[in-house]
Order: sequence, then structure tokens, then C-alpha cells
Amino acid sequence: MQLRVLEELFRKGTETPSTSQIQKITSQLRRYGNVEGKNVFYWFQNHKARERRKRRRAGNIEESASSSAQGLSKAKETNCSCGELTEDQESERKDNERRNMDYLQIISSINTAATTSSVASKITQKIIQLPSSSSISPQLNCKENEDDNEDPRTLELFPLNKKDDVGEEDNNKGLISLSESKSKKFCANEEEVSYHQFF
Amino acid sequence: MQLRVLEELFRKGTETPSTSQIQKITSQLRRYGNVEGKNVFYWFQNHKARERRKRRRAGNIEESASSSAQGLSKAKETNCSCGELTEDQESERKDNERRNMDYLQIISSINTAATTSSVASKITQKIIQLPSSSSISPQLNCKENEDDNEDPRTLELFPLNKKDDVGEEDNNKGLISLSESKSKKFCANEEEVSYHQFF
DNA sequence: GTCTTATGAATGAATG
DNA sequence: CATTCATTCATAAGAC
Repeated sequence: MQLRVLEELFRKGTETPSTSQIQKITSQLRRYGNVEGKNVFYWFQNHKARERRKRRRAGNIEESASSSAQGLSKAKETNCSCGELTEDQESERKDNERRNMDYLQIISSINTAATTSSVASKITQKIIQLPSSSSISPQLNCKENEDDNEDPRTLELFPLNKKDDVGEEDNNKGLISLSESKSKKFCANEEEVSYHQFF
Repeated sequence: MQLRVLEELFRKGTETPSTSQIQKITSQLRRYGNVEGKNVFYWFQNHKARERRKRRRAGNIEESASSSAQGLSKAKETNCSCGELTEDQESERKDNERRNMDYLQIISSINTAATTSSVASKITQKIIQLPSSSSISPQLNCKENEDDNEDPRTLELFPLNKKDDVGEEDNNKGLISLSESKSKKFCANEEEVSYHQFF
């Protein structure tokens, strides 16, 4: 039920409630159970982010494109066109089109390509990454090569779900919210990756 | 097969691919069947988490002792410390009843209400979040007890956290705190004040 | 038939 | 806002 209220609000344009709004919402929701302000806050944060991603259909039905996997010039225009950061950028990365690449090749190409992102956060936590060359395969279950294209056991691992998403009815959103055009100064943007737009 | 690719990548160090990596991987995997970016994303999330959890289950020499022949079945940390937690009545927060104001009303009231930033005391304002009174315990099992008016399905959407910590194997890394220096800087006035007042 | 496990999906909770 | 982690739900596949 609480969900209903929250969704309703969200739908109505309250995507990022201000603190006062959060307080109100919270107190209203408390009728249905105990809720703290932070719950509401997080809910909106997450919901907004995830909704937005969802909108960016996963797919990329791109297949025939071409281009070496490497390059990877990551040309995001995340520049400071300051004032507005429309993160909406979509990577139009054309992929290579070699169809029958062996999977090892696939792997290597992927590995070489990126890796550049979030390095920063890596250090704080994952310094201890296993040596990439780790030949340790704990229990590498050596599957006998069923080289036909599917692993029997995990077969068809991603069941096609194709839940259609709704459209936009987008927002003129909260007139209320912060806006406040913060002096962001120069956003000397780092290469900020917009995480999934997959959902 | 897709699994092979994914496992390979994972093994090679790609534990949490960035979006661009995910896209690449996805498009590569699509040769074998339809896959969406989110599938890949989820795969890595889950795989990583589960790998780690398994690993985590190592140092526990703990009491696996003789008694439990059952062995490793799910003892887990679900920690129903059920034993105690007497669930005091005082937390009788559920003054619910008759509070069935229609949720639409709630919504409208919230929408109309806010917007008033009342700048004055904003910055120092601190919400008096009362500590949820430790109320209800999550009782994992025995869910049937829903006499409550909650809708089973949407239910307690915000499960009260507050869980006591687990036992620690690697515990406190607290000692590192030395260089905090957050330099919060007084940016005076901003509306966007820390939402962290909720925490 | 039920129980158990593996795993995709989802989401709350942080942190930067 | 982006990213990440921890939990939890649902369900298919096997085991019993």
C-alpha cells in the first residue's frame, strides 16, 4: 500500500521530494507501518534512478555494425555544457561484426576495451583483486564440450523477458525541487559512466 | 555457452563491468541468443555476490561441531535470534485502524502542502526521527501471522533494519579513519542540504 | 509430492 | 545522481 502512495506521488511529478515533502510523506505513510524518513528518501532515489534506466531499453539491437572492439574511445560528450547535464547520452558504439568469433576472443576483446571506468572506487575496496592471470580455477567444472551453442545446464540462461515498458508521460516534474542551479563550477567531468540504462 | 563467456570474464577480473563493458558483452552474447543488458548486469551482480558469500563461508570454524549432523544446511546467518526479543507491546505503533484515509487524499495533501521551504530554520533543522522503537522483529519464518492490516503483497515494504551485526570475521577496519578531512565547506544556503538528516 | 538448490530479478541501503 | 552491496523473492531443475 505504501507503495501505491509512493508510486502515485512519483507519477504525479514528485521525483525528488524536498526534505519537507519527505517528512510529510513519511508521516502519512506511517499510518501503514513504521517508516522513517530515510526510507522514503531512498525510495525516491532508487525509484527515480531505476525508472530512468528502465527507459533506456536494454537491447541495442545493433549487430551488424562494425568496428574494432578496441578503440573504445569512449567519446562521451560529458562535457561541461554546463548548466545541464543531460546524461542521456547513449553509446552508439558500433560493435564489430565478426560473427563467429571464438569465445575466447570475445573475452579478450572485452577485456581490452574497457576497464577504465570506476577505477577510483576500486582502490578503496578491491585492491586485492585476484591476479588476472589467475589460473586458479577453484572448481572449474570442466564441462565436456558440448560445443553446440548452449550449455545444457544453464541453457538459455536468460529467459526472454520482454516486459514492455510504458512510455513517458514524462514529467514536467517537480517544480518544487531543488533546482537552485548550484554553482557547479566547471564540471570538469571525469569520465562518468552512466550505469545501466538497461532496465 | 554464454555462461562460459561470462565465467571467463569474471575469472579474468571483470567482476563488475561498467556500462560500456556490459554493452559489449551483451552484444557479443547475443550471438547465442537474445540477451539484454540487464541480464548481463544481473548476472555479474549475482555471481559476484554469491561467489563472495561462498568465500565468506570459509573461516568459520565455528561450532559446526559434532552436534549438527545436518551439516551446512542452511544454518546461515538468518539468525533468527528469535529466541528472545520479546517484542514488547510498547511498540504498538500500529495505531492504525480507521486510518483509512484514501491514499489519493494523502497524495494530494502532500503535494499541496510542501513547497514551502521555510528557509529560515532549514539548515539546522533536524528531524526527530524517533528510533523506530525496535519494534517488530522480522521473523522470517512463520509469516502467517499477518493479522495485521497489511497487504500481504506489498507489505512491509520497509523492513526495519537494525539488524545486529553478524559475527565478525573481518570486522572493524575502523582504524583507518585518519584522514577524513571532509572539508564540508560552508556553501551557505543551499537548499539542497544534506538529506542526511534522515540518517 | 515435497524439499533443496541454483539463479534471475528486484529493491533497500549506503557511499562518493 | 552513479555505483555498489546485501537480502530477499520466485521459480525451474533435481534430488529424495
